[in-house]
Amino acid sequence: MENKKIAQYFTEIADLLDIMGENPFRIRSYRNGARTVEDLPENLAGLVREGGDLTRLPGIGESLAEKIREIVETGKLKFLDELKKKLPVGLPELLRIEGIGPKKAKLFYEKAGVDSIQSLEKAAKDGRLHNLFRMGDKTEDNILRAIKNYQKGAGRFRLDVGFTYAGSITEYLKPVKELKDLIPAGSLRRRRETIGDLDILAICKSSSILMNRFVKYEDAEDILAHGTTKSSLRLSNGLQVDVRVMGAQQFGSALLYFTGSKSHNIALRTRAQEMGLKVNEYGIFRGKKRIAGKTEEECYHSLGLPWIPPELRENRGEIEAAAKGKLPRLIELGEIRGDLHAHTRATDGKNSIEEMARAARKLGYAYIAITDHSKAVKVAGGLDEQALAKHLKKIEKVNEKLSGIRVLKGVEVDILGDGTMDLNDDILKECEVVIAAVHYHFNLPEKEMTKRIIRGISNRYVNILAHPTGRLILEREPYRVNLEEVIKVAVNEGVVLEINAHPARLDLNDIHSRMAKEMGAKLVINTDAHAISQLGLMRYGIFTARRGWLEKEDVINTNPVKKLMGLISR
DNA sequence: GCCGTTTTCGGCCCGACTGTTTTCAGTCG
Repeated sequence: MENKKIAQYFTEIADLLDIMGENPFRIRSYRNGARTVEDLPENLAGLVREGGDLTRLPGIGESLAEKIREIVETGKLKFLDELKKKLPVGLPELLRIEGIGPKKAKLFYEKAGVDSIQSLEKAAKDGRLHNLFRMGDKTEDNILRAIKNYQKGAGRFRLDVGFTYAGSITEYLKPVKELKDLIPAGSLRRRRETIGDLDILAICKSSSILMNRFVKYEDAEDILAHGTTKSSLRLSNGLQVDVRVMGAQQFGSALLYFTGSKSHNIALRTRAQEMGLKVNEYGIFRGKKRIAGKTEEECYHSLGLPWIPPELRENRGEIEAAAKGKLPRLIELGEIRGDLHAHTRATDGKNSIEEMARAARKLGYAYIAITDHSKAVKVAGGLDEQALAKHLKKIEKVNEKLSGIRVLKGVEVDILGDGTMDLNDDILKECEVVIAAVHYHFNLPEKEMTKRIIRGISNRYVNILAHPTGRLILEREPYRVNLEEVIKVAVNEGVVLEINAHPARLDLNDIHSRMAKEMGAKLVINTDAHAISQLGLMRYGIFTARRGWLEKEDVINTNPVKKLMGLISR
């Protein structure tokens, strides 16, 4: 039983209780529980089997713990089944429609017989909604539009895509003379791997001028809200963009508010309450008196906390750590000394060894490992033993020719279906950096996949396990593997785990990176560059590492080459 | 339903915008 599934059960319960008009705090407990479960790096099923104390997880009390046990042990949940009997199965989905919450869903169900999105659409078209309580023609229009948008399924966008859109919109708004500052906040500022929408904070004297320009943005398909300080658009690709205008005096509290996450903010506000304070986007208040708000630092200090980096603001223990003075000193891009995963024209890369090396030197790196594919990766023209031997010679030559950069001889060798290596040990031992990776046979059962990878990294010449879960963000699910087991072996064998920096991979992800660190693993951040331009993707790997609470010491390619070689040797 | 360095009971974050109707409930982030 996957954690995700358990989280879904809790969300479903919350939705149903919501529509039934239950106690909102009880509903929130289920939503909080769902989030805790989904964020959890280790498998709950395992925890249940080991008899672990589930109530130690934040937001999980006796009741939810018991339900988790029931789901793990029986695959079902009686409580949820009972709830489902009371309402039509299609009803909770209505909550996914923009502008429809539990109250309207219930109203439509009771007064217009709506029990699914299809029947909602029909009711709106037939004009059966506008005679209901506080509903007019406009409501019906909005619902029909929102259904269309939902069916288009905009969903989430990759972080790099988010940066591109944020850039275009800030460029577009810049000509407004009164504009002082424009900062993309929200999940983009927290560097989440995907963003659901774009939140932009504007510091501007005349809010209406800015708002009026914003809603005329050419790619806007829909104006969702147009107020004096806050407006929202939906772009043609479905991405929602919110702009909030504030004054310079509120900059800190506004940025805090608009960066989120929502649950981080709720936790901060709860803490404030306990201190007799109130937090909103305009500042921090004791009674009517405003005691902070100009900078984020000031806001955190007023709550007895040091400034917390945006990447940590997920309510995953950062507030408690901050209160104890135990925040990590997060790794920074400038601390990276080299890249240990790069391809060349020898296989599917676009540049030569020398071009890659020069580009790495230009970035200020001390080293780069050239790690082309092995023969199993046919589409990339992977190298066999002989071809690799020749390739290694070429790498040596470039290394001799260039000064100021060490070019390391490497390979990205495939872990075959049975866990053996795609190349023999004789050639692997000639390499200074051996990266092992899975590129085929993703569909193995979890046990087999785990065994396969463990067998792969148990080869004494393997130094790094690349993109350990194989996922492609928004495209391909991770393969089924027990990462805890793999990490345990990696720690024992001295194999380094990769954070692949490509914005489509970010693999390990933030949560697993943190788990790996806590289990004592060493990590490396690599770009997997297939062209010199891609060496610059390193920053995405840094974002993920920071979200995983990693420090310089956790990441081996922050070291000079000599120490690095010592760290990867087995 | 969860939680507690005041609390095992009594709280539970906070404000903007919309559509509708004259004062606000619902939704959203």
